[in-house]
Amino acid sequence: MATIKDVAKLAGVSFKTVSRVINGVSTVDPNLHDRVQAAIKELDYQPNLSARHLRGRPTSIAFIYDNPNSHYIIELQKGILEACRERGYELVIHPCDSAKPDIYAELMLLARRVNVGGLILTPPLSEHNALVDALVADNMPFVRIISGSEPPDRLSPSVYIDDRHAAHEITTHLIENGHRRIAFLGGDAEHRSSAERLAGYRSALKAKGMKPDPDLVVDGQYSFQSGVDRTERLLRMRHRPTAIFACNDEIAAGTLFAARVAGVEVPGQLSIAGFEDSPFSRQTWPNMTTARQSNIELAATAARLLIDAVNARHDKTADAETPASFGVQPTLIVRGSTGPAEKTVPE
Amino acid sequence: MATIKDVAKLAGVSFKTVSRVINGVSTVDPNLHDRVQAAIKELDYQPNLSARHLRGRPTSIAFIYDNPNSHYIIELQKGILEACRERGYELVIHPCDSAKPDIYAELMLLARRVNVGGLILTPPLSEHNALVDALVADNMPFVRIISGSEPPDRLSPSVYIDDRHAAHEITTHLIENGHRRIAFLGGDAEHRSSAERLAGYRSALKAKGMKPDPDLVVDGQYSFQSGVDRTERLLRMRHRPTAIFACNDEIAAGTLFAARVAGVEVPGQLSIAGFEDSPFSRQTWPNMTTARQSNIELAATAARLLIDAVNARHDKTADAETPASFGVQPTLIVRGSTGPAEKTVPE
DNA sequence: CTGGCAAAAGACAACGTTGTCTCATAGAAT
DNA sequence: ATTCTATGAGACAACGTTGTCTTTTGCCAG
Repeated sequence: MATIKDVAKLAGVSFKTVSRVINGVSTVDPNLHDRVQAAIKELDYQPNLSARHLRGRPTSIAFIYDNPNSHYIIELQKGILEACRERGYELVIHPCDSAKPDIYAELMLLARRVNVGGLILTPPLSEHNALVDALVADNMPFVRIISGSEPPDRLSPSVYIDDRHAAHEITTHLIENGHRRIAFLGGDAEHRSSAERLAGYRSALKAKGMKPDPDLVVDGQYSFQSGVDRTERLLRMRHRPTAIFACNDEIAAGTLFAARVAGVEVPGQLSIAGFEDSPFSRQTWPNMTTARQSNIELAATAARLLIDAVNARHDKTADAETPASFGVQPTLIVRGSTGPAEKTVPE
Repeated sequence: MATIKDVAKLAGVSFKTVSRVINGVSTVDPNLHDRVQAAIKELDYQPNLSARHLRGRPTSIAFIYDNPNSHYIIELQKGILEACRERGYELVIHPCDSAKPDIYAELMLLARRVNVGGLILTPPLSEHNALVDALVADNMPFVRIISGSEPPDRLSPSVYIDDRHAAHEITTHLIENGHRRIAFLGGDAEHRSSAERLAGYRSALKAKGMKPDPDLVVDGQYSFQSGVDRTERLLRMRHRPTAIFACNDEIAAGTLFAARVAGVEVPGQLSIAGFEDSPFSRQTWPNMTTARQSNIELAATAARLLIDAVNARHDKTADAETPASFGVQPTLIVRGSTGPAEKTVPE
């Protein structure tokens, strides 16, 4: 492995000058600068992160997750890694149990651990207010991936997903297909996404001059089984829904399954929409109407925000105080699981 | 963060003595040893990995994966992390594309990167012979997670999963339920697990004096869709199978789905068995008969093997030359998707 | 009582960086 | 031509460890 001194020797300068070039310090003669760059390229030199960190610079960020949705986590991980490679950071992954009482202590311990310059928090941890406040108070850099239709506050940068808007679109799609009795199957209460999607569902009904029927909004979990159970109950209603908007694809898969078991045609007698564009939505027949957000892109954005903040803080750059936030709009994907409402179903 | 010198000051010894205690060098007075241990505990001291690495010791291992099965990957990751924490190592994760022609160069680059003491390879990369040979030739420590009924060779330690035996058990379970026409749905050819499971299927038939029917063994992919497609074909046969052994749960979920679509009762008219005990197997109704291996334990074992080998190599311990391998036996889990063969079906 | 010796503990350098201080050089002002 | 200043580049220390070498200590044999 080439070191900074090898590069210096090849370029015919002192190793300190190489350091200056690498760190973008302006006081280097353009001539020397080019020679150094060439030498770096020739030797395929990469700074030793350990040495760099030893001298004070953070060299990694941590990805904190507590989520049974493996597909989601793997995608986020991929995006974060992408950003880390771009910026020359390492990634520390930290699965944990958000229900643990000492989760805050656990994160602080992790953060104080060598190298870790900041945290990327995912739901439900990212929506845990006490934790977020404590991190802010401790001056710990972090970026949250959260559900919301606008930037949450000024104190911490976030990547926020406009679940509300997408849910509005999905619901509107169902309404425009003639559905009037549309059920909503919520997810776990500690995930803000569930409340946001519900808000979108309600706003779409309202926009079309429809009144939400409280019997059609059913709380539950982000799980297959929860989808099955709730759908069974809904299908037993006297005046049953002609469409079900499930809060994510896993619930929707359960809904589809229950419909099949009950002998209800999809989408003929029942339209089903999910959310997430997870593999579930493509492993059902008919394929599921859903909303897609690019988790990979989103996570990469979050990681870039964090790394830039960490760098800025270390370099004491001016903009260290102005964390930005980014909003993401999921897009509606119409597939076979939704269709026109049966004309025969009475209003 | 406490350093080795803080510990030394508290214990009233030189910092070098603390180093000796930490690294288990024998030449320390038991009396001082205890004092140092107490000081370490009091300050909650943990050695700085960057500094340690800078001085030559590897401080991390890499987890290499290329597998669309997120659930599987997350579980392995969890187990590996567990072992890393035990042993004070960091984990570098490296998703990649095994089809890329320069995958070997990519891994060598990764390995040469700071800190990485060795690799954990998972299928299908771990079963890529040319790659394995190249790593051995390059004297790169690695542990493979592979499918096999015995340790593969002496040159590299492995954790091998006895898929063959488990497949034998599943098939036997089906035979003992009276099934005579049992189909086998294979997985991707580059995964040895598929061939191993087929071998177990065949040996079970043989043990019961049955001849395998080539029409009932169908190649394909480890995917839901592949399960659907192949099952549709099987169910259209004149003399169709009464049981289907799918090479993993995802295929099995597709099989179950296709059976439902075709109006075939499960397990009444068709028994279905999967493999893996993935969430798929619990998100179907009836729940799926399958085989379970503890991926978390298995990955932790692999990581421990690797870290011990890396440590031994660095410390030039005698047993650096004798990598061990571990075998794992998946266990049969009988659930509702399998049952007695219909008596009316002619042999 | 002293010399020799093993065992235990300390001193010091080194790993590859970056921050700070100092030095050299060139150009401008006198 | 000489001094001053700005600018670029080198010297050196430091980060927290571990490896090597040296010193100290305590013990035993002569």
